[in-house]
Amino acid sequence: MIFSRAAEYAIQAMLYLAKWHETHPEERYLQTREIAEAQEIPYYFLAKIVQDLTRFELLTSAKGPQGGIALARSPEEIRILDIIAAVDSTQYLSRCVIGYPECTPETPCPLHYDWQKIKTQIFHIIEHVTLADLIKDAQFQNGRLVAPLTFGVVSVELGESSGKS
Amino acid sequence: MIFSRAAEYAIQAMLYLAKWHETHPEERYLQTREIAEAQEIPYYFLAKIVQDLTRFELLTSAKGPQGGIALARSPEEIRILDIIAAVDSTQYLSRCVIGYPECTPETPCPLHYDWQKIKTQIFHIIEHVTLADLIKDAQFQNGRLVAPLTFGVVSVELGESSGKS
DNA sequence: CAATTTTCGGACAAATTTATCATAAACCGT
DNA sequence: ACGGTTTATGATAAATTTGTCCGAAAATTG
Repeated sequence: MIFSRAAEYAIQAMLYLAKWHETHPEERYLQTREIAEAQEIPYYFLAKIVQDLTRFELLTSAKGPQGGIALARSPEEIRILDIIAAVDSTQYLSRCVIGYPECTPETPCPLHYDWQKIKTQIFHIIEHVTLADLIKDAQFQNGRLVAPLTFGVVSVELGESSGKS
Repeated sequence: MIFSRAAEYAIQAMLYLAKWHETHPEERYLQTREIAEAQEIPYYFLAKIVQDLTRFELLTSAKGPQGGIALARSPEEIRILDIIAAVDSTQYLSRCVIGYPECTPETPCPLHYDWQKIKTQIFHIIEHVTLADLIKDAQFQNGRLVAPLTFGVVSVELGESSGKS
């Protein structure tokens, strides 16, 4: 588990909003409650997370009827990193894998260089991938976004065959 | 933070033991207290972790004077994965990054394929890297193992120059 | 203006992880 | 056999994360 629950929920909600906005360009706000129910996220917990996201100006909110929340910027301008930074602290990317307090390039822990590669890749993803990238071609299924099956081992034609993972 | 504190401490302690055993082949047991103090790990917490490690037969222990703990197998035969498995659950490698309960190759979350690569690499490391690999050429410094500076950007000759990270 | 709907904020509760303690059990040297 | 030393165990406490609740505050509608 790399991200906290809060971060996972935040990303889920932001994805939901982005995709919904794409298909309902006329409607401005979506209610937190609807997102929570669609994604089976505990409502009150999500409400708290949403507050963080608005404080960090990733969301705008409006009270009252027809109110709700909406992306504060376009999906192209919201990166995973922005979301993580709002709800988690991103210090796990600087923290030593095995917890050495002085794990630096000068006094690296034995796993330092191997792990550096991993961290670099993780950082690359969360820094570059935007909501727009993620909702592209993805579709809702049971309230959650499912990626197009055009990358993996098996693409299209998923009949009775193929094992599960 | 990928691993739990407990897992970090466990790896630290196992590394310490392995290296110490290498340089003191005559002495059988090392005391938990000594490891805790050398690595600044809360003693009682480490003692708990050590119990898990002995239950999983990664360590053997002996009570009484001249007692303590020792590796149950040679460092070549102890992988990071073994240590993690003893103190954490390794389910975070199967868990979806953004927490979708149904994130499978058939209904992958939008980050699934990108993250798959990361997970594969993490698994590859913890599955293949052994204590023997890690202590090789590493040396103690303030009670902690420091890797040889022969990989990184800067090797040897680290005078007044070079920035920190 | 009143009623309704929604977010906001603080306080609280539950669960998990991290850390501490006290005591028992095992061992060793004498 | 005894006293000291060390791990083993179970109980407990503190800290953090996760989840819940309620009473506002703000906005819309009639």
